[in-house]
Amino acid sequence: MSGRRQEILDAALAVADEHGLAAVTMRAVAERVGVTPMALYPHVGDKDGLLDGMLGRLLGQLPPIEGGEWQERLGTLARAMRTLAKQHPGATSLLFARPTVSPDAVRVVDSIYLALLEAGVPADQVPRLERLVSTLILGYAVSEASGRFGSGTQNPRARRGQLPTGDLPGHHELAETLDREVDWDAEFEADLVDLTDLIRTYTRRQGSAPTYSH
Amino acid sequence: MSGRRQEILDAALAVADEHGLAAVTMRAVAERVGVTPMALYPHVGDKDGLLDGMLGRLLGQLPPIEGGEWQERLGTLARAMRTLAKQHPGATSLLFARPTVSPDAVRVVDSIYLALLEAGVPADQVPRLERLVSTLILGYAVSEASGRFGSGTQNPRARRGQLPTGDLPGHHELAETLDREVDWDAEFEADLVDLTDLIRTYTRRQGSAPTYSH
DNA sequence: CGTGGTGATCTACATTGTATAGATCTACAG
DNA sequence: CTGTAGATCTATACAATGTAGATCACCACG
Repeated sequence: MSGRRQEILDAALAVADEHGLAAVTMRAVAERVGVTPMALYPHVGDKDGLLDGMLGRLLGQLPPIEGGEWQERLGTLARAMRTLAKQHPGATSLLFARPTVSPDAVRVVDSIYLALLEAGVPADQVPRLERLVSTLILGYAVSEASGRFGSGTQNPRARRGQLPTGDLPGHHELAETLDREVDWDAEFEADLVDLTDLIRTYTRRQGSAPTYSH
Repeated sequence: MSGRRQEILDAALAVADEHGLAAVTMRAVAERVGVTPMALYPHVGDKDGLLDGMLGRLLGQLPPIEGGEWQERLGTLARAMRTLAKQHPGATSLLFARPTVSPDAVRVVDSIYLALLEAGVPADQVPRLERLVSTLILGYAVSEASGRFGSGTQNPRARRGQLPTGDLPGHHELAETLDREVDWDAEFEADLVDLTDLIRTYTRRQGSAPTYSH
């Protein structure tokens, strides 16, 4: 059943890829499917259902990650997510917009659980570290996709020009570094290394949780 | 000038807080200000301008962070951001939705730069670690605000029920841990500890101002 | 031949953002 | 006081959107 549903969701993703998320209207998606707008409703519920479905379909495109050490699996997953975000930037921005509990999302969470367990992280730290890891990976992907890192739209010099130099001592101190252009692939890899190092921190403290104060 | 603009943006934030971001319509905001919808346009440009303005106003409410060690300043900033996200969950979800380069946002970035520099992070690593830190903090705040962590809406048991148990070995292994309810404040503090530990990894103990060549 | 029932369609409507044009207020020069 | 320029708000209108409600086309099975 519901090969039609996937057809609809793929059409919606295509519209988002080509003309941006704002162009994803019931009418536009319907026209792409070759059908009347009202015909979508039995399959996706309503507009929000359509967006949720798009997100689910997106996560469903993550390849299954298996084999190899846990670091490798985590890295593969993270890179796949980032690639997906690059392919579907519009849909990616939905990731932080609504709570998604699709089966595919749960499967991804589970694979991160497994990686952390295999790394030797004590069970009571695994859920937290999963949220930390996924938040960072998704946040990075969305930031790139949504332009939050401001890669193309505005160069650092212009950004600095927005405020008097005296108010931005950090930017001033880092002037030369900030003027270099960023190798985003390398940055992502470096972040992954930091992440795995962070995880490895927990591999020796079997069973005992660190004490937090707040 | 433009005390009116701030009045409009505050009205928009109030509408978002009370009835959700979707309820932020030109008409609703205008009515709250006591004015006609079209009267907003000279002040905010258009709807997107209104949303950007809301985000700017939000970040502008971050208290200035000064004094103390860099860890303390980072922690204060992160907690303030999280508190703000709790107060304005609707507007918070805008953080990853559009590229914001408001003066207030740049000021926040600068204060993180300063903290990292003071921590002794080499200059060529500072921008990357700033993005890592801010992505994690904002991502966490938005995840809580948008319900991505699924705290209230669906308990872990129900989530696990979505797929056959055999397909979720990680969830199965962590069953008891997952059934406990999460102390989000403590989790956030633990993440901050992990973050500062990660930053300390890059600390230069020789303490001399490095000279960069490239 | 019906006879369901599963989809798609057609029409209609309230709500949204906003273009356009006109009205009203403020401040000051004569 | 009078008039005038500029800024600000209002009134009206319109196209686009999501979606309710009723109707209709098909198609397997008795």
